[in-house]
Amino acid sequence: MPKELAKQYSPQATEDRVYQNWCGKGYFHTKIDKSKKPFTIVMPPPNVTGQLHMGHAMDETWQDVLIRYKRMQGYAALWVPGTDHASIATEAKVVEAMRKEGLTKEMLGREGFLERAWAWKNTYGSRIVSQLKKLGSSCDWQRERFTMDEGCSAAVLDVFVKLYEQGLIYRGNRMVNWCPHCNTSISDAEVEYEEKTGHFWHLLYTVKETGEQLELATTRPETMLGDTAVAINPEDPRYAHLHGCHVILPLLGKELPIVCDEHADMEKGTGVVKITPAHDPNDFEVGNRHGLPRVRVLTYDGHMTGPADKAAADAEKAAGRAAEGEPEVLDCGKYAGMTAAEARAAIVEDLAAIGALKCVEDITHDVGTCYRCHSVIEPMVSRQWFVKMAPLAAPAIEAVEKGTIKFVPERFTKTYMNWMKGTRDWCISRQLWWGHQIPAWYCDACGGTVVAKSAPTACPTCGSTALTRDPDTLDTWFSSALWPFSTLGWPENTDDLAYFYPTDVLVTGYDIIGFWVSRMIFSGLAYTGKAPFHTVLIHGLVRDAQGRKMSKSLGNGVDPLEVIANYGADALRMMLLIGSTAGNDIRYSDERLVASRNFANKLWNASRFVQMNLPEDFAPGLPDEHDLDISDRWILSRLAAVAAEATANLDKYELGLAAEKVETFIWENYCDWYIEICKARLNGPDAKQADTARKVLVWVLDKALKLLHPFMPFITEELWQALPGSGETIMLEPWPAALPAWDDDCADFDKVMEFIKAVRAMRSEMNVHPARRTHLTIETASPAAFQKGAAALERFAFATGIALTEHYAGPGEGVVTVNTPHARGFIPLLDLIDREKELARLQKELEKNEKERAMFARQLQNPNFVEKAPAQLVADTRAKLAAAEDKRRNIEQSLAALG
RNA sequence: GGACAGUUAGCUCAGCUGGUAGAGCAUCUGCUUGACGUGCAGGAGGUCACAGGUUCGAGUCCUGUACUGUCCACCA
Repeated sequence: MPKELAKQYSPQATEDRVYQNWCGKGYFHTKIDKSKKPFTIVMPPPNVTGQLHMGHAMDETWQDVLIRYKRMQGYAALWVPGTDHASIATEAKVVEAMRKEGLTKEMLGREGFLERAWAWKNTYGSRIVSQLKKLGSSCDWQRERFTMDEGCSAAVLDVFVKLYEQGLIYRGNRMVNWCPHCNTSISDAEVEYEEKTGHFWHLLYTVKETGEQLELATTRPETMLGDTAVAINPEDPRYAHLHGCHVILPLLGKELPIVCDEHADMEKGTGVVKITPAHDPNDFEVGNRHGLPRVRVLTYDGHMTGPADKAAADAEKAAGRAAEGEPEVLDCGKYAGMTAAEARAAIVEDLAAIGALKCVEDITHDVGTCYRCHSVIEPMVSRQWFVKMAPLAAPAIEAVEKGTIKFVPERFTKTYMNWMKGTRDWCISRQLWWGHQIPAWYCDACGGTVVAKSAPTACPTCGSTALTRDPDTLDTWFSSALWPFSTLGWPENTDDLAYFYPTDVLVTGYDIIGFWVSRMIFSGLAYTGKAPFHTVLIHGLVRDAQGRKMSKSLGNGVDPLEVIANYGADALRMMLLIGSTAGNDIRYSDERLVASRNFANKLWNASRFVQMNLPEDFAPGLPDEHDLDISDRWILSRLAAVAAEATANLDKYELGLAAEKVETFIWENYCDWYIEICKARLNGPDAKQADTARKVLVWVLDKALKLLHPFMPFITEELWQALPGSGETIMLEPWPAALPAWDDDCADFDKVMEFIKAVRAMRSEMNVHPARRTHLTIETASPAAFQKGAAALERFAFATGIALTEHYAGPGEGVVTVNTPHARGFIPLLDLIDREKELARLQKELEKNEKERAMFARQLQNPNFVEKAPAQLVADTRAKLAAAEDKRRNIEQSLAALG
């Protein structure tokens, strides 16, 4: 903090400097310390080529609050940062950049392409990291990891080989979601459904045995070339006579069986379904149940198959390299080489020409699209690697059922369970180059498969040395699933792993519970034998000011870096925290940002005020108890209370509530009351009083800054270091706990404050200028409290002098009365005010009082309440009723005095 | 189709185990009070979506309805 203090706080002049100092001093680096308990968070790794967005800001802020809080509580708090290689996303960007230079992957070859991809990663990987630092994240950058670094890659290899050996990873021909644009398979979780308009083409297939025409509908007529059956429901009376019959497939003239299968829904359409096992997930299942052949009619880049495709597939099969269940490939004849869309038009036209098209119906339906490029997904039978989920899911379900892992808020347990229980085998191979290449080699001679951590020298089956490595890479989430332990050194048995693992809290958004959280849980249990964390803390999405999801396509994203540049990271963090609850979305709000910035400024100026009032030789410390006046005891007690509350909130992951309470304490209690009270004492004649006030001012500010530090790290550090007696960094200071409190004095001062507010309200309503001060007589049953608060009363109730009495018997003439539950005030300023207005004011107070009084009376008149409610509550209510009745008498007297 | 949320002041949202409704912003009225006008003091503004139920007592618990949103599944 500079010597000459500006009137306004400048985050721009502070934040980067403070952050660099933290990094330089190594405060973020967490060492193994057996005398401390570990507290570990692994950062959900942002995409290495991504740009910081509000979602990251939210994620990082919550994690940083927890880490800073725990660090101050004395834990060895470790926050492991890192980035994700994001296979599809990164590869797509690199390919796009190459395309602009007229280059393709094939032109560069695998090696050349990967070189470019790594260069890309090195450029943009540092960008996201430097952006994360702007938020104030106190991660241990010395432990920064990347999903494709040496250690993480070793972990991936280890898991793949182990799972393969255990039979939990297999290669097979199964239905996958194929993106013809990205040219790769994607997992079920990566398919997004979008509503699109389309058509139902109603086709007519002739029954061979009876000659009748069966009507069926399809949304993808081009796949009819791959039909290998027609299904009806076994219970359907309309088609009972067709059991065991056949249809003739139009255009190809092929004979197909009519099979009975539950999949055919009698309620839908005509109840007849064409079965295309190679190009529809349901039909694939039907095909399996009835042993139907699979006929592939689409190439992997979305064209109709032709003679070359058929020849290639046949050659594979002849060489013995085709896996079990490999589909036949059809030579689509005149349609070969057409895109799916072209083939659709041609086939529909041809069907119409031969009278096999009954009609076309317009429909809207949800179509699966690629989450990356939004191309329509072609379901396709394809040879891929899969993880067998059932054996892995069982313990992962149990861990959450038994409470080993808890979700906050709890309702997301259900989301997790639905996902875990419903999940099918996980397709993990991707036809991409950027990622972990699958450690499988195929023998060119005998077709055998070798899975190993390093390239085998010869085929163990036939001894051939001609081996070809599987060109595919693994799903990005395969390595992310290992993140909580691969980042700590697993599969090596490192000291870090032993000390910091399992981690504690995983903080993330609800949108990736299925993608990521569930996979980390089953992976952690399966490979390390331990749940990777005990708590999953879910935060919501940051929406735009209109409540819409921020997205690139809408262009409504707010750039956190711009916000930080304008308002500071502390303000952004507070905006994201206050008013947010676990699991609930939050709206971006300029107003709340301004409010947070204003709070930072308020705090800055409060500190500035304290600084200005400290002598050179100031000795900090809490004064002797008997030197404390009532306002000191009050602020100290309030501090103790807010510290305890904020701690309780943080322990329950109620970050927003904790932040809000600390802010309110600083602003309303410390600034608006305590500092104002101290002004008179600091400038008064009593040196001892002034010194006490200074000591308490500093002591409370010190604690308040610490309580605020996890939420607003930058400004608290800056201000704390300027306090006399402070140490190197607030980051490593102990979290305020077990603070002294004086409950009775605190309650007494609350009565005084209540009275002051009533006087101010009266004067404000009567438009009495502050400069107009008067004598004040107070009638109260607790004169001691008001005696102790006399100084505050004089200053804030604008009194020139105070008289305390238990029974006021003074003149009613010209006196305005103020009534509170614990006192009446008599103020001689009737000459200054409007008598009619004062009458109206009192009348209004009387009405308000009457409402209160009636409510308490109603409760107490209810015998059930008196009988069944807790005795303490009944007693409290009686007291309140009595107070309300007293107050009514007082107001009535005041009215009477006015005449 | 299944599941889960939300519905509280003009706006955006808090409100933990049930006990006289809160904040920020906006609005209105005062205030050049020697930290801060990014401020201070004060006011106005709410039958807590609707209908039942449990309870002495419901914004808070239960059931149902409506609307909004999200996720999952499916749509031949």
